[in-house]
Amino acid sequence: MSPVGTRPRSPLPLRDMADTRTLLVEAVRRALDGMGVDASFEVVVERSARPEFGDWSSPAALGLARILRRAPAAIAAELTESLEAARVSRVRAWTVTPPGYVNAHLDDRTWTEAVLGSATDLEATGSDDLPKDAAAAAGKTLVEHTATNPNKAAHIGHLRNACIGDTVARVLRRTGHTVEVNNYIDDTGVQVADVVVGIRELGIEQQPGEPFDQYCSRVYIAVSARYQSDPALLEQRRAVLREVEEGGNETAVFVKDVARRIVNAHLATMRRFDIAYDLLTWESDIIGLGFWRQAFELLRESEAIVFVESGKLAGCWVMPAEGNDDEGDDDTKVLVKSDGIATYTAKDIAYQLWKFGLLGRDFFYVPWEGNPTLMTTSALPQQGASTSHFGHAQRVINVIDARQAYPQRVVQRALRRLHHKREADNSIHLSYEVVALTPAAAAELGVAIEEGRDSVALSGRRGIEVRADDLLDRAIARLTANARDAAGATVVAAGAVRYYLLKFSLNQIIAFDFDEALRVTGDTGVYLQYAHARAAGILRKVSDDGQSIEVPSELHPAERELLHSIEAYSRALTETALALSPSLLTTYAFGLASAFSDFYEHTPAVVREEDAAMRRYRRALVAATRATLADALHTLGMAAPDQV
RNA sequence: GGCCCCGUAGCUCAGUGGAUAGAGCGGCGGUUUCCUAAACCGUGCGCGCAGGUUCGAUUCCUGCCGGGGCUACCA
Repeated sequence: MSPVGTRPRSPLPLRDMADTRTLLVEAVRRALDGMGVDASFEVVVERSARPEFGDWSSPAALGLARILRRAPAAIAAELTESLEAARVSRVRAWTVTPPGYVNAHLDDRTWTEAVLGSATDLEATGSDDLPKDAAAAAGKTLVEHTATNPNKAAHIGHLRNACIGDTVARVLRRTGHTVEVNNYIDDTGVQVADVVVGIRELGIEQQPGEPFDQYCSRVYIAVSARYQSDPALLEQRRAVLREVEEGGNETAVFVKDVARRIVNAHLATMRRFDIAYDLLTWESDIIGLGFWRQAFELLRESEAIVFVESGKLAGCWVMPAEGNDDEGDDDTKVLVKSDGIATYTAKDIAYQLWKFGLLGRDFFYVPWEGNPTLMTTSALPQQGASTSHFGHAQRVINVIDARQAYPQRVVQRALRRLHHKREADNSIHLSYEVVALTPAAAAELGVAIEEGRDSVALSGRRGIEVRADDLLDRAIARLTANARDAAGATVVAAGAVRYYLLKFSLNQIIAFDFDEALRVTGDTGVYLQYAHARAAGILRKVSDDGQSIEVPSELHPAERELLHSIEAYSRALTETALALSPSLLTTYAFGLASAFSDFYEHTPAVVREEDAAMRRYRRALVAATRATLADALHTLGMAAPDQV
């Protein structure tokens, strides 16, 4: 591990990060002001399509042709003249290319000095160097992720959720946000009840050495199958759920204990991927502390929910469709079943109200199983103080797969009906698509593929899954052959799996394939970490002589691209934070690693550079790359090893 | 039926209202007296279809086609 890896992440020093693109946008803006162009005209500046055009180009003149009723080329010429007169820093020359692009050619010396300086700042950033942007003033963002049902081992679908949530939290923290991460434990739901029924009724024994979560997975599959042949068993499930809802009985204690042991297994699994939480929130505590009762009263008083007297929903409390029109029963959500038990969505509404501090109630909090950095909610006042820094968020991000879009809309609707419009608007369902198995992966698992389909959905209930721990173990095994040591293989393997699950767009279904997930070449986490190790290797061999850096007047094309990529980091980070989309950052990081590999292969070896000034400059370029890549890797939740 | 997502190269996927749409994998052919070859280089006429908006659309809008999901007194 790099020493940088152990340093706590601190926000970017945004005030000194004026990147070249921003300077150019401002310069073009000023020039257009002088030409009488309205301030509402959006100035676009982007990387030039081809190197011979320059470094940065703006199509502003194209869009202005119609507005100014002049030829684009003429506008571009005038714009260029104005820009030349303004003597924009870092720009060596302005050119125009048909049909009217204005191109900036950078002054390599001043531009490079600025980029290397920023990257050095990146490395030197201290924790007291707080950003001054609006993001930090926005208050706390609460991120809920993982929330795996506590009844089975975590599989790659759960791991995708956790990697997305953990990375989003890291990106937000890196860009100056205050973040609280919750992991919600649904310990009063059907799934955990199923396992309890199975343990009690099926007589399945835990094998010697078998992890508890894997044992429960077996029980879960078995009991699910048994329901088909023995529907009477479903009555057992109902009984368990009833007793859990009532609490204070032997079954409730047993369920809680099963959940506790599974949660520990999940925490251990996620820990292997460097995923951690601030707070475990238990559904049973939401019930036990009367959160739902309170939420129910609020909803009833504001008439957001109504009691159904007749029809197929007779005896239920429901939230009617938006706008109380005649959309039909389609959009009517049952919150309290006719047997008096609240649905999952109902409890989620209470939880969401708590997240914003709108419930007027709070949990009690205690450390989780002696863990000093992880807290858990509690319903028992004698165990802890009720005053806490948890909850009371200004923004809530729920990382939940796309299949739950509807219930998430219901939660938002509930906030609106309670006249919490701002909180409803700040309730973000960070939706992502599921992980499915390719035919090849299904075949490897011995799972039949349905006629006419090209993928198989994961199903813990049916045992169609790839366990997160198993995937990591396979990745470790794959990497151990080439790794320096076992610890190195573990770190790289975890990063590789994380990268694989993060690089897809959120609304893209991951077609999971073993060969693809375990590959160690090409667009993989291994490639990024290898690039970092190469850079670190150079820095080990070429020491910093402490003298000031002289940038050559002309750059090698590979150096130029590398500098552009380094400079783009700040923007990649802020855009990732804005879009809440980790794949933007993986794409960026791969681009940076590629640019460095290109530099490495196509320019002379830095360690053999004879000229001291040149060696100093090129070392600084490598150092800037390493610092930037390490920062990106850590923000993605990956290690930045100095050697692999 | 209604709502949501997807459709880009053989495969898996990026990408953007702007100039000649990219990467990885697979295939074929190369690179190692040189900082780690987990690397690099060469080899590719592909934005589902049809309209519309625009100076400019793969990107925005509408319709259609194909695939997936949601629409439970499950979570």
